[in-house]
This record gives sequence, structure tokens and C-alpha cells, in this order.
Amino acid sequence: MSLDRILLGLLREPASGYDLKKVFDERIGYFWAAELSQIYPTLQRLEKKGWLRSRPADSKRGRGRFLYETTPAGGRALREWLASGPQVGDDRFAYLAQLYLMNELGDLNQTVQFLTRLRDRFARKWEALRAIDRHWGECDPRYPDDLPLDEFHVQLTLRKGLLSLAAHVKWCDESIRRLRARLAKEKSHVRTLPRASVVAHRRGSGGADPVLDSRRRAQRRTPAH
Amino acid sequence: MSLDRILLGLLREPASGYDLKKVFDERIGYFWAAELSQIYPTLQRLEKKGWLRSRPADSKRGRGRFLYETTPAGGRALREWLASGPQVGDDRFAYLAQLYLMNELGDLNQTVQFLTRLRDRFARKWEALRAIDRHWGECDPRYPDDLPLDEFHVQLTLRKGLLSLAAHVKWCDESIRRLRARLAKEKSHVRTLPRASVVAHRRGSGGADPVLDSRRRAQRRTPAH
DNA sequence: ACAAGCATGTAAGTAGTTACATGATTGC
DNA sequence: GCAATCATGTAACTACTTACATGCTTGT
Repeated sequence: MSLDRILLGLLREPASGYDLKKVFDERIGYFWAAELSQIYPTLQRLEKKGWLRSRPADSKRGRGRFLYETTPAGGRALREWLASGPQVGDDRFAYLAQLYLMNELGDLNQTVQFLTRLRDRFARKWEALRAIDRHWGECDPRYPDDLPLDEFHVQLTLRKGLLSLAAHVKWCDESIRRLRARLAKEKSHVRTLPRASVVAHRRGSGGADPVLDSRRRAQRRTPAH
Repeated sequence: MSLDRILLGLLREPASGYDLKKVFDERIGYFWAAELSQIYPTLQRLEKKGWLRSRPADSKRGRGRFLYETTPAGGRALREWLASGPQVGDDRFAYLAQLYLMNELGDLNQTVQFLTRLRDRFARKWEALRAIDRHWGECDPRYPDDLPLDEFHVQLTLRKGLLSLAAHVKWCDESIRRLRARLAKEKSHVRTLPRASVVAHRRGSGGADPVLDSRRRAQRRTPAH
């Protein structure tokens, strides 16, 4: 359903299935993904429905291709979708389910490691969007508030990705800090040495852990927002 | 796959399919959803696989029920999943796709309305989590940093929901502000009256629009983070 | 009598993934 | 000759949704 409308929207300008795949991978991957094996049958179905039309074209490299384009009927279906209000689906975050159940492992160090890896993934995604943002800003003096309206809408979605991922990274950092504080407290309890917690804390953030090191590296480039 | 492991995790304590549905709806809906029509067959499949066992039980109201529980083999499968690293899937946010393509409607006011409705939804979700957070804090003096470890893990996921939704609301507000600024600029351009933008801005946030009013009402209870 | 809540399920359909098949062209 | 890239597709499978069927108990 959503993929149908997204293709309708992307095909205001003619493109092939292969082209569209690149748009998903290189431009809009932060809010939608699609495989070629899903794109091709969908294009065929939408053409049968009268929302797309295709024509053969030749490519520089490889065999011939088909360029698809939205028909007026397709445009109406698209606008209907856009005007139907925001489509908010059920959230499904497997990593939160894992964290929710992670007490099963009975080891807070595992949870710290888990969140550290998660932080790394989010930070990498954030950096990818940040690179687009920075590049766009350098190439167009109208960026971000005086862009033409079509690009302005795109920029709003990019901004969402940036803010959202920054919040994710912030949450990971906060959680790791809180977990380490608990670990330190536990250690000092076992030893009954009141100053042991300080030592434990120094150890925890001063070792040669490669994951932690990559974490610290990433953190430098990371957002206030 | 993920649902399998989540059920394994939830069934460390015996429960029926119906009970589990309530857990999804009332406790963990902010990161996972499941329908009864998916839960029942999954429970049967996991029992055949040896990861769950069931026994009949009677209920106060309605017909007899089946209580399921994780077996040792199920526990091992669960721990394997938890130790396998964070499972981060492809993001699919239909509302961002809509916003990305919304220039098609050729009317910034429609985009403002769209984001206002979106803001309302996020704010409501945030308030639901905030209520859980507040209640928990009032009922348990150990909240949030001295909770027992199982509840501490749960709290981390709740905190993620709060931070994430707060960022969503912030993004909506920022976007609406930027859109209004553009609308004001356009208006003043048409009229060629340099002070018209001020008037337009006052009108835009002072009218009797019920959606806007609900927005402002919600905003009072909304997060710094 | 009937609605609401408890309780378990099946059937049909949609959306998306993984694996595979095919074939052309360019650069090394 | 071979890998990479361009290009289109099918088949089998997994995950999830919507609609429906059934039946029991309690409160109004």
C-alpha cells in the first residue's frame, strides 16, 4: 500500500525499477527500504491498474530497460494518500524487546556491550545523514530555509532523521552511564571499600576495548542536536 | 522470528495467549505489537518445537484456558538471541514518505495541518508513557536508578520511548514554525507590504482552529526531555 | 435478552525477504 | 576470461493483518 504510493510519488519523473532501487538505497533509506524483487512486480501491478505507464528505453550499459511514469490517475491516487492524514504504523523495534528481556542474561556488562554496539550503529547512521546535510548546505546558499518547496519538504524529512538519531545516541549514552554507575556501586558493595567505585569507574572507561574506542571517536562528531 | 523470542522471554512466567495480548497492548505496545491471530499459532508452533510447554487451566470468567511457559531449551534460544547483538531492522515510516512527497499537493498549509496532526499523535503517545513513568516513580522510591535489575532494563526501554517521542514532538514543532515563517514570507511578498508578515504570523497562531488549540493544550505538558 | 469481557482459534490475503535465473556491456 | 555494474524478473517463504467462527460467564 505505502510502497505503491511512494513509487507513484517518485515516478513523477520517469525512471526504471533499477533507478528506483538506487533512490531507496541512496536517498530515502532512512525512512523506507525496498528490494528489486518487490519493486518490479509492484511496477507491473500499478501499470495494469492504470496508475503508471511504461515505455522501453535503451541503456548505455547492459540490456534494454523500461521507464515508468505516473499517469494522471496515479497522481490523483497519490494526492488522495497525501491528503488522508499521517499514516503512523505500529512500532516494532526488536532491539528494545531484547533490552527489555536482557535481565535473562544476568550480566549488566552484556547490557553495556549491547548498548555500545547499538550506539555505534545509530552514530554511523547519524553521520551519514549529517554528511548529506553538510554537503547540501555547502552547495546551496538557500539551504535550509529558502530552498524551493519540493526540496524544503525533503529537508524536513532529513531533519527528522538527524534529530531522531541524535536522540537515539543520547539515550544510549545516558543508559550506558547509568549502567556503569550501577556496576560501580555493585563492585564497591562486594568489596566494602567506599572508594572502590571510583577505581571501578576509571577502569570501565579507560581500557583498550575497541568498541569503546570507536564509541569515543564517534562521540566527538556527535550532536547537541 | 522476533515474535518467537519475545514470547519466550515473556513466558518465563506462565501466561495464556490472551494474557500475552494484554501485555502487548498495555505494557510493550511502544516497541512491539501482536494480534491474537498471530499469537495463538505461534504458541502452538513453539510448543511443537519444544521451546514452550502448556497446561490447561480454568478461568474465572469464560471457558478454559491454556497456560504456556518457556522450557529450558526455550530459555537457551532466548539467551542466544539476546547475546547475538542488537537487531536493527529497516526503518519504514510512511508519514515521512508522505512528507517527502507532499509538495505534490502544492499547498504549504496542508503540510502544516499534516504536521500538526502528527504532533498531536506523538504528544499523546508521549503522555501515555509519561503517565507510566510518573506513576512508577510515585509508587517505588527506588525509581529509576535503584530498581531491581529486571525492572531497570524495562525502565531503560521506557526512557527510550520518552526521549524518542520528545524528539519527534520537537521536530514537529520546529517544522511547523519553519513552515509558518515561509508562509508569512510568501504573503508579504505578494502584498509587497514589509510589515504584512507580522500580521500574517499573528493570524496564524491566534485563530480559532481546533487542531491548533489542541496542539497548544498538549504543549504545556510537553518535554524539555 | 443482550452486551461486554474472557478465551481460542482458522482462513484468506497483503507485504516483504531471500534465493535464484538470465542476459548485456565495460574495464582489467 | 572474469568481475563489476546495469537490468529484469520468478519462486518460495516468512511475517503480519483482517475478517470470521465459536463458546462461556457475568452484569444490566
